[in-house]
Amino acid sequence: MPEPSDHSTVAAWTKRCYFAGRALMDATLRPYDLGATQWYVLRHLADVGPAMQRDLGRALELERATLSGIVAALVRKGLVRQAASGGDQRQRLLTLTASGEALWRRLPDLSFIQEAAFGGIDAADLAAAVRVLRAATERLQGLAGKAQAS
Amino acid sequence: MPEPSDHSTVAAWTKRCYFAGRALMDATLRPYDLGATQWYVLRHLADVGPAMQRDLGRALELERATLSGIVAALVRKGLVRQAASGGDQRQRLLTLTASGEALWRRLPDLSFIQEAAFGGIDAADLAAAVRVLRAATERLQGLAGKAQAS
DNA sequence: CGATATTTGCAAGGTAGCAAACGAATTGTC
DNA sequence: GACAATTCGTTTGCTACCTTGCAAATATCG
Repeated sequence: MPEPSDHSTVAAWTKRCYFAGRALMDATLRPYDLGATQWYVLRHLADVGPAMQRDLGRALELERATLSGIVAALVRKGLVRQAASGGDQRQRLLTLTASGEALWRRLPDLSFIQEAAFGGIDAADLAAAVRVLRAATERLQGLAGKAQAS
Repeated sequence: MPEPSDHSTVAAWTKRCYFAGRALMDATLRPYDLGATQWYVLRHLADVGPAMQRDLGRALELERATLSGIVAALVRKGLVRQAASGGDQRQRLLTLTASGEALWRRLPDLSFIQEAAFGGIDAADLAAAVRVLRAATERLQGLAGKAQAS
């Protein structure tokens, strides 16, 4: 009798791993009063310069409503400026303020987290993990879409 | 020059996969006005019977504060009864109400989600994925613990 | 016995995610 | 030009997760 591969194990570890990384990121950023997603926004603005909120949402795969809250928090802290700009009066251009740039320069490099998590792990295993996770994600998203289309 | 295995890819797919599964679970449970974690609580109570809130928190790996909110929601909906019980007057015994049991019997089997996500995937790949995710989780948790202990 | 942990649960406050609904602006179509 | 559909950002309300701080009950140690 073929033992069914324990799918619940993969699922459980996926969740645990996500939250472990998230927790470490949160803990590292706490002294700077920043959340993980806020950090991603700052990094994007620091790396590629001012961006339309719409494009940033696409780049970071955030829902409009979610990003709206994140941006509001960053504006409240004075780290980001949000201005109507460009031909389309609906769109908002996001720019780092001087204070935002200063904070960004003070922030520690967070790449140590990924290195700590996956550094030195067998490359073939890593590739297999990516294959599994991507396949699962695509199937799940397909199912979710189909459920709606019914 | 050894191309650095793209750790950000593993991390990104871990997050995407977690949320894709979560979204499908949420969508399936929405008609019943239940969240994913609430479902886990109901399942545990349905499977193993009444449980102390403390033990349930350990079993489902939930923070006390988080579980407190979940239980409050389930009590508000009349699905779960929370009573002081046993020798220790701090502990709360959680029991399914009749209405909770009735709802549980009506709920669809959610295992199709794991089957949809991971079914038919190469067993070796699955095993590798579990290895990677578990190793990463343990390393991250170790780091988080050490940071505190400094 | 009494003072001091420790454990258990709750409440408040913050981050982050989603869905639904809305206003304003833009674009498409007739 | 007028009407319809779409896009962009916001708001509201929900789930869920965390931390901090509290209070009550219990356990432990001197």
